[in-house]
Amino acid sequence: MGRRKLKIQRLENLKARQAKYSKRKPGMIKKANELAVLCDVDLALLLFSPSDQPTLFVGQKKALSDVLERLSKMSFEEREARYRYYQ
Amino acid sequence: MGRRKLKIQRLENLKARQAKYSKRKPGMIKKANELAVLCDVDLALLLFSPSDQPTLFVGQKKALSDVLERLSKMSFEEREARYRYYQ
DNA sequence: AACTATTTATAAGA
DNA sequence: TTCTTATAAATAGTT
Repeated sequence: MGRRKLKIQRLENLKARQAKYSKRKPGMIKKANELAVLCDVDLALLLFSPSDQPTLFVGQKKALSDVLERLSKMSFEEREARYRYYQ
Repeated sequence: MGRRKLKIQRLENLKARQAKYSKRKPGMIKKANELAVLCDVDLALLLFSPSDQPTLFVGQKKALSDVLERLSKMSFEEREARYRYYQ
């Protein structure tokens, strides 16, 4: 969307990456919140900015610790077995 | 977006929640991938479906274990101190 | 941070 | 779940 179609590939300029991140991050978090609310699901979104500033968004249903512990308490083998991976 | 404006509130009907989840999940993952590629950032998206089926998407830059361990190895106090929370 | 032309996501329906 | 199409929403390029 936007004035032109954008190719989805790494922006080579650091400032361009930072600008793009600043534009898209709020949209991403908004989408995550909408999905969590509409579908009443657990969800966690962890982002590291181009300058490595972390942002964590967690859906409303559970406390932060519930979702994260669900993840962190699984062994690597359990995650391999239970999750579907994209990319 | 869509034929009408949708209120962002919990869909009371389970099948409606499942259908909505099925429609929005691919869009969510696509957005996450685009952000990861364009901005060359680490990112993890963990979703639990209305029937609790987990899905994990992790950006390209790091191995899965890198991102997850960065998260899971932090103590609660460290996370409190380092992250900004939304909602 | 704000402006819009345009692309993209998706609501409703089949 | 998958397809279609009208429409709402996100955002690219620019200032």
